[in-house]
Amino acid sequence: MPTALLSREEVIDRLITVFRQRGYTGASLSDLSQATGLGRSSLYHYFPGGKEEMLTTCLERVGQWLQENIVTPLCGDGLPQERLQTMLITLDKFYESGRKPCLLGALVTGESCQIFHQQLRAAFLIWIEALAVVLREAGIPADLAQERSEDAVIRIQGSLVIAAGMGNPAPFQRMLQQLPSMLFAPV
Amino acid sequence: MPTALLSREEVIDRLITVFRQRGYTGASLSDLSQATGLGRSSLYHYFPGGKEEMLTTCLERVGQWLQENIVTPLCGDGLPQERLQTMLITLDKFYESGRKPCLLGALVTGESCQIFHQQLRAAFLIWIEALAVVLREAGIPADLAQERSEDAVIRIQGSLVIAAGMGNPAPFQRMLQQLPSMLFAPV
DNA sequence: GTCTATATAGGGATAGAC
DNA sequence: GTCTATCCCTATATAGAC
Repeated sequence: MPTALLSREEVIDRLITVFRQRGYTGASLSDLSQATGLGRSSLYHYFPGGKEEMLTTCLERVGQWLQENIVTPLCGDGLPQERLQTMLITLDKFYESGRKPCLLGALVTGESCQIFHQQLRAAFLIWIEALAVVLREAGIPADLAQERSEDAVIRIQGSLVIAAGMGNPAPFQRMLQQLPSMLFAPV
Repeated sequence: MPTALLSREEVIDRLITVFRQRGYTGASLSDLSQATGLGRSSLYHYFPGGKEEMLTTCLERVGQWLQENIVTPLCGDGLPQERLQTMLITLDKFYESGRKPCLLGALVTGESCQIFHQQLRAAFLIWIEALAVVLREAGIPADLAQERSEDAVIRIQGSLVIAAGMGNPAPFQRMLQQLPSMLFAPV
């Protein structure tokens, strides 16, 4: 954004912050405007498709983030256990140890689930598959690796739900600690 | 409601259907009116506090439902394994094998998380504790029983998130199948 | 109790000046 | 690119007739 107050990336990051906290319906243009410091007209200048295009763009960015911060490290070099550990540290930071919600989780309710179905599904698939790669490389049979990877994402999302609902981040933190032994358990 | 078209209980059940699918912000009075067949004025007649009172009432009903359909069976007679099985069958039916969302999960996003915090927290606590009772009676140490019970609810919620996000109920069904062995696993 | 009508606010979105 | 002003719609909520 030319004014150089905020880069386009940072604007999108701030939009994400609003959407993950309030969901699609719950995020008003006023919220979005306030969070970015951009007036309504400016928002429409950058996102002519309005709120829907804003969230679509946010989800594209999330896909990119997943690729860089989850997929690439998981599929990189090093011991499988170490690669997983890297992901857990990234998640712990990103979700602020269970105090911040997940954008994907915030969108599975209501109309957003249908509108953004493709992108939601794609994001979950990419995440699960990246985990499955690591597990297979650790010698776990493909079908079991698939199940465990899906389970891991289930637990991450579920613990964020419980942490938010209970007003206590502990369940998320405990889950993170237990993930390695659960994923790499002897067959 | 006197007209005898719908009992108060059935009205509340229909409100719940809307709230669990759309969330608090996403559920409009038009939606609520249409789902119940009651005009706006009638809704306000029964729930003078408006939408907030409607959802509060729905959450009270959920608490009651939990007590009757989860807590009581879990704390009743019979083998622990059989009691758990009863709950799983109830859940499978209630969530339509992963095709229908959970009201609690739909409320952890946005303002509803704060407004209804007390009731959300209470519902999760009751659920977890009921499971812990069964596990302790099955001879599992109290602290481990607590962890596993929390894990079970985490997995239920998480699998509903993934099922909705992927447009595929299979993760929920698989999770239900695996819950017994996970909960009653040897210490 | 339920209806029609309406008050009032906020939503998303756009137009046009600058 | 950003501003002010505004359009139109829907939202929640209420008033008062029936």
